[in-house]
Amino acid sequence: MARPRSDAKRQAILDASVELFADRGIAHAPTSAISSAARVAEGTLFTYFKTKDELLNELYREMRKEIDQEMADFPFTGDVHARLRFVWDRFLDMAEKHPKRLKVQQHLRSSGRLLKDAEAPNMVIKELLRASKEGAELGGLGGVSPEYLVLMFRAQAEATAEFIAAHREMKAKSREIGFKLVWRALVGQ
Amino acid sequence: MARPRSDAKRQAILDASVELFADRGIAHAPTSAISSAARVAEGTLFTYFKTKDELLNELYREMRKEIDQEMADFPFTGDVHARLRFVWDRFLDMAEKHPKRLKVQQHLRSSGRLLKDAEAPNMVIKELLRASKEGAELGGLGGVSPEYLVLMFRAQAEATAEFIAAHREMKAKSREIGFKLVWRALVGQ
Amino acid sequence: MARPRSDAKRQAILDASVELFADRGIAHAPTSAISSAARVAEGTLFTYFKTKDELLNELYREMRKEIDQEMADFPFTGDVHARLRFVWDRFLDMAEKHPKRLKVQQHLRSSGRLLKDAEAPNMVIKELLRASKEGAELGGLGGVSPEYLVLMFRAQAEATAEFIAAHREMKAKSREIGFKLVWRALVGQ
Amino acid sequence: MARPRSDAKRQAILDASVELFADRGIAHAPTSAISSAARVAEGTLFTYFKTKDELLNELYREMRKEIDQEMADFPFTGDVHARLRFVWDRFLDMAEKHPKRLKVQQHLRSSGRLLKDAEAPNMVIKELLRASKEGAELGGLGGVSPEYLVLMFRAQAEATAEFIAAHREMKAKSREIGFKLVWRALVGQ
DNA sequence: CATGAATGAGGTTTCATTCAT
DNA sequence: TATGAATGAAACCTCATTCAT
Repeated sequence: MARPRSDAKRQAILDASVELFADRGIAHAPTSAISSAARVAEGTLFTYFKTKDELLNELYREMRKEIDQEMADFPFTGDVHARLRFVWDRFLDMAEKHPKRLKVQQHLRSSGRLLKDAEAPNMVIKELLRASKEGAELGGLGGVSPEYLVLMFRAQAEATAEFIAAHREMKAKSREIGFKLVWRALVGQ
Repeated sequence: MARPRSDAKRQAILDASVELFADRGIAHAPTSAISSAARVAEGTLFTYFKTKDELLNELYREMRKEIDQEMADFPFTGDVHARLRFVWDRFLDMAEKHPKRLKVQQHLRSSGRLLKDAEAPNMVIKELLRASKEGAELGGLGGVSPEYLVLMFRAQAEATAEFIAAHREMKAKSREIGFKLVWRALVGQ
Repeated sequence: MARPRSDAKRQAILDASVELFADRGIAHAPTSAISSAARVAEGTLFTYFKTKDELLNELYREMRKEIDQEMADFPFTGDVHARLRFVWDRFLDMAEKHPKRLKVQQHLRSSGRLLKDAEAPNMVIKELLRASKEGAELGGLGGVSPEYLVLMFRAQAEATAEFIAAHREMKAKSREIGFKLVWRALVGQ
Repeated sequence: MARPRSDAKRQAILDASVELFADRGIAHAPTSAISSAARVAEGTLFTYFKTKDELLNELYREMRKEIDQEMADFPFTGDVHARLRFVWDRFLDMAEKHPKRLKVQQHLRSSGRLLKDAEAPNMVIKELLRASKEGAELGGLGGVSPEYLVLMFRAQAEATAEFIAAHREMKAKSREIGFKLVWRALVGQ
């Protein structure tokens, strides 16, 4: 019966947050700047997010949700190579489509302000664990901690995204080379 | 740049900064907290560093300088494997000896507050560029951008340090495996 | 002053106000809390009361109106003792029935936000002035300002109500003793 | 070795608080108004009082301390009448000298923001308890709760102060009459 | 009329930096 | 030079009030 809460406004706030957090860092992006970038009154931000911290967490959750959606047609039954490559490609797709999000995710993760539930491992992580393990066995790395392999995979993917962001012209080649490196590392040859 | 006299005080401030930046993040470590942790008056901090930003930059330079010193006996004439392994080992040595510095370096790098000169490539980077290139040629990756390979090397090393920090008991093994992965990635087999 | 329709809603808002003003004080009872306690939308409050200040004044008037109603069968023709005792008893009855109202009235009076008309002397005050004067003459206090005597009477009654609120078990006795003190003060003996 | 904390500044803040709290009420006296009235920067207030609540409590303690000082030469060995009269006179002296403090004390007490220790009963209260009890026995009120009598005494004194504030010309007379009422109430005759 | 989202002024507090001692 | 009080510009958040639905 009253004016309904607007998804567009909520989204505008989240988008403005990404923009500002990426450019200035979380602590140097005041809520006032966010609301003004989102073309919304200062107080309005707080009807959508009770506190700045809630905004941070919600933003992180939202980004992960989108990643999960991107991964929706994950080839659960494919072979290791196909599965890893799928994640690799989708990850780089996202990084190219939303160049600032990666940085924001890193900022958020290192901010110490995320609630545990926001960081809970999701499907992608679980699949990466499985695939890394299988891959490692192929490569004679049977006893290696899968957590470590996933860390390595993410580090590699992020490094690649970072490089691509700085060298757009080597987009396609870097994506190939990057995966080749990962695959070689894991499986050898 | 006539320095104020007590080097001990200056060092205390830098040490306190590392501690606090690692624990709370740069933006949540007020200069007042730093000075009090360094057992120095609030104003004193500003006789050693004109602004907080100057402190950040100086801290970053200082840490890089120490890394360079650690690398002093770099085996310039060794083979690729030896040279990469040397950097790998020293890097992990430092990470183990000063567990908080790595995090602080990441914070600083992503803070957007470092001056260009503080990030200028140093000897290690240059050597890594050279070694990566040679390694890549061995591995049939002749045309790949050395910058990218260095990025990958650092990502890998940081991931390994992070894993070791969380799993102290796998220290030695992770160091070996980690390097094996890098080497395989680069050279194949 | 065409009133919006639901008297029940209006009353709910007033009741919620008493509750919250007593518990938290006027300034710490936001209109949003009042409306939600009254099970009414935030905006609705403002169709019944144009501003928070109007709510305050209206609430005060309403409470005084009820006191007047309670005093409806005031024994205008009784003797001084009977008249004073009547007011005394009704006042304490009200205080017991609505323990929070007294506090709210004090809050409101000391808030500096009541309009003059809301504080205009009413029947009770007028009768108290008359009775105090008569009583004082009996007690040889002929020239004393009746306003002062009324102030004293109210102070005494409020102190008694406050004491009773904290010591329910001494209800009846305190009421008697209290009046005895007032009567003695006024008339001596 | 640095600029010492200035008692004058601290006092200016407390004085400004009394002024503003009395005139507008606690909640309507922003710390910014207090600091500006005290001719001090906004931040300075917080070097003397960590929070507004601490300021409130400190102000209350300070006022009670001064009352205690005023009561320093309390005639512990005098008779009941002398002791009650002493408190009565000192109380009205203070009220006349600092007309706004009384109101501020009431505001503070009803604010719900005082810590328990700030309200702990002090010497005056203890002596009033003793004297009230003795007086009441003289007046045949043996079993009456001394707490109640003290409440009554304070109510009476505050009513008198309030009346005097509004009618300066009746200062001396009101003081006498007021005490006569109290004494009569307590002792009869 | 009822609803509750939208607004923006204003409140308390923090903090980098300056400056009197 | 060292100290820490002084400063005032933000920062985050609240809340009375308005207004679209």
